[in-house]
Amino acid sequence: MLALEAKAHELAGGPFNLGSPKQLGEILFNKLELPVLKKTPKGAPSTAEEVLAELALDYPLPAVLMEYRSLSKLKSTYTDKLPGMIDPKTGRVHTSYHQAVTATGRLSSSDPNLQNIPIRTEEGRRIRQAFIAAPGCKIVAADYSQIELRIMAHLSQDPGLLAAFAEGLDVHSATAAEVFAVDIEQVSVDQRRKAKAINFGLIYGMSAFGLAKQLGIGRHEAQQYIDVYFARYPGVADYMARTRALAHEKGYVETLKGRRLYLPEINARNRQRQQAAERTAINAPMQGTAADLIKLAMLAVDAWIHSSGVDARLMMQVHDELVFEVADDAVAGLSEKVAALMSDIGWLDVPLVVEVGTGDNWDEAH
DNA sequence: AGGTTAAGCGCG
DNA sequence: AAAGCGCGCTTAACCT
Repeated sequence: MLALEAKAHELAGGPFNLGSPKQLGEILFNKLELPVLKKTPKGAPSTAEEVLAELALDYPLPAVLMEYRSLSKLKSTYTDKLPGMIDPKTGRVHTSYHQAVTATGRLSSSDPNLQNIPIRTEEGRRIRQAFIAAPGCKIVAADYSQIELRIMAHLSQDPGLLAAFAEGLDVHSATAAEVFAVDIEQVSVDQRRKAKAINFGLIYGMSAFGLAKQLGIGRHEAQQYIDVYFARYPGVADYMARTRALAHEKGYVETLKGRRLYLPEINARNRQRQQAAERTAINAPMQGTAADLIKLAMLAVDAWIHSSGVDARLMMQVHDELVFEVADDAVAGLSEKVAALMSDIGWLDVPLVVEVGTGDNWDEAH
């Protein structure tokens, strides 16, 4: 990190505090005269990762800043902090879970937040590797595969999507095959990447503009993808329209188990606020149903652990994942039983697939 | 000294 | 003009 800081100072033509938005903006946009690609809500030139990535194509400093940022995030939030949060009585870090915080019914986690431990980068995974099991035990992680898309299939009752899951297909590949009109075996890496962005975008209520930005393509092309998607999966198109209409009519949306989210701005005069409420209306039933489902799974798993007397403890919940500490000789039995209990929270018209992994640490268990 | 806001970024 | 949902944490900058 020191070397990166020195490199940044050299490229900037003088020392500055890399963590200071004010100083950084001064150097990037005044001194070096890099183009302002995006502004913050308050009007200052944005130095967000997405902007730096774009600028890095033409200038040397942004790439250095990006690497420095990612490393300092890991150091300040996890590497420096977590060891100091070990409880001297237990020798472990203990999070607090909050059951009545989120709008959708998810849990949240704080002090420390153990629901955002790094996993996406190699350096980040080294932090996850520090979460280890007691001697004689293993970590077992069980996560639902594509839970929100499965819920979308159930709620929309779209025949194509239901069939894709019933047949056990890779859903992003199946989507790509439909949208790009190719055999599923012929789907390219790039087509699958695009289909994945479409699928996630649908869950979030994303527009053609957002999809275009995400994929780095034109707005018209993005709109074509969406049009073709809805033509191939008309049940999904209907479901989205019905959900919006119901939200406007009732002023709330519900999960499959009846958890409500009220949307006070769904009929706001301000079009922007109204559209934001519509995106929430699309997302909340899917995110919230997933939350309902894993909570029921947690109850079932807890009941079994206590009634069976198995040497295992449920340690963490990360939205679609349960993490256990399990005695070595109980790992096989617990893995099988947990997968069954989680899969059998079955009120969906699609199979629930659970992926279970084991290891000496949390990273290995994935 | 201590609290709040803005920007940014870690995760699902 | 905005344009992708849900969280919590850190630092800098600003405020009382």
